[in-house]
Amino acid sequence: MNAATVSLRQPAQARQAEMVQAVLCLAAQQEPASITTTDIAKAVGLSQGAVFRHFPNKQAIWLNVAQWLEATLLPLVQTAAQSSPDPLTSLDNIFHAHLQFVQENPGVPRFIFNELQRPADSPVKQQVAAMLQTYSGILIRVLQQAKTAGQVSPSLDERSAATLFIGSIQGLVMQAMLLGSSTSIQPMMAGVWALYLSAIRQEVTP
Amino acid sequence: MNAATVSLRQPAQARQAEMVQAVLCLAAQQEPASITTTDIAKAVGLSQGAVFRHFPNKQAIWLNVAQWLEATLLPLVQTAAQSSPDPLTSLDNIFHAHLQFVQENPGVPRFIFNELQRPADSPVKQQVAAMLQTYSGILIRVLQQAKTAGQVSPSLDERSAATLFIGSIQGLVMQAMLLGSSTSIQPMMAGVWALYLSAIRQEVTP
DNA sequence: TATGTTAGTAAGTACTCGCTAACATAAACA
DNA sequence: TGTTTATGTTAGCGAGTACTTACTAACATA
Repeated sequence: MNAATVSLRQPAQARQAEMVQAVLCLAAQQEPASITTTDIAKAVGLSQGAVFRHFPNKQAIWLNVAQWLEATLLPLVQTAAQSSPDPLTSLDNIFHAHLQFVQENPGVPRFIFNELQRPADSPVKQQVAAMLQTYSGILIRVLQQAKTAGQVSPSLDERSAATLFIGSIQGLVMQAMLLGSSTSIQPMMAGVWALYLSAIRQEVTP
Repeated sequence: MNAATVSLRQPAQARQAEMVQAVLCLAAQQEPASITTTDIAKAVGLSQGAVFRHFPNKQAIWLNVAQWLEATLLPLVQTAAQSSPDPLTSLDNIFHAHLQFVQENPGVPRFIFNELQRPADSPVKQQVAAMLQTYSGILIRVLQQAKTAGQVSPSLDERSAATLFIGSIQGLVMQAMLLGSSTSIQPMMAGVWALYLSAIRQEVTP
């Protein structure tokens, strides 16, 4: 982030974290696929060669970003999932926590979108996919709790409900990417969430 | 597509169309940002230099893909939107027409995702964004018709409903990208659509 | 049959990419 | 304090990129 302010010659771990943040910062402004090691070096105020003192190759940087993402987003979701005895309130908290996280880290959704279209055997994609699977699992568990509590339709398909949950967030994020970073997704949020709630509350079997 | 089968020396227009299809075909297999002019040339069975006989530069190819997309997807949606006197049935038809189109052209969502993260001033992104705006407009009109017909909640916010509609499709597409091209999104479709229907039918104002 | 146009090739341009090796120096430590 | 080690710079590589140029074969038509 703040290249010149921090002194030269920092410990490796600090530099690594700095570069991971730099990637996310750059991803908020340009397409992640076009971020070069030179870009990253400039962002942290080093020469391009210095990048490879801290990472064996470029892929390792991206893998580190994915790991940071998992270590940051999942605890956020986990905490929100257990934030209330009322499962629907917990779900609400997950929704808003996720959207707040995305707004504070605009590079994240672009990073994820980018990784998901990689060939299947890419380790970075596998890391991201695994995280999203865990996320989905958390959602399904909360939805099951809501069902046993009688808060949602007894015929609710939790997997579909989890897909729609993630889709509703994606729809909002896409809207934001369409209109540019200038516009906030704040006004849309309430409307979409209200719709999702009534979807799972009174589901009609097909 | 089929490089060797078609004879050499085709008219310019046919070649352009061939290359547009080649891009979409390649986008189904690799990330669109990594598609090179050499890749395209190989796919249509020409030399790399020949690509620039038909397009002034690479960006023009991508713009052509975006235009093909608009000229193909929007009529599909328009037709579905007017397919029934019953607005909700029309909406259903849009949903399934879109998903069928995506399944038949797996490169399309990846192309769109890729373009949306470009800097705002890119003409290709503007083209794609404009198409999605038109799409959203069509959805909102059908939702308004459903409201006057008394088929959905009178307090429904059409813009949020349109966002959730697109989000629900995106959620399904993302699921497919996660699990790889092997898995179909067919089984999930019905569940998600049922959820969306009950969302707009009985909306509860926040 | 001669001539201009169109659609192709092959080789080359200038440039950027990820990555490396040789050298420098600040910080940590015996 | 002198040595070592970790963190940096500089210069350069090989491979690939979009795009250009000089040239050629096929086709249409006067």
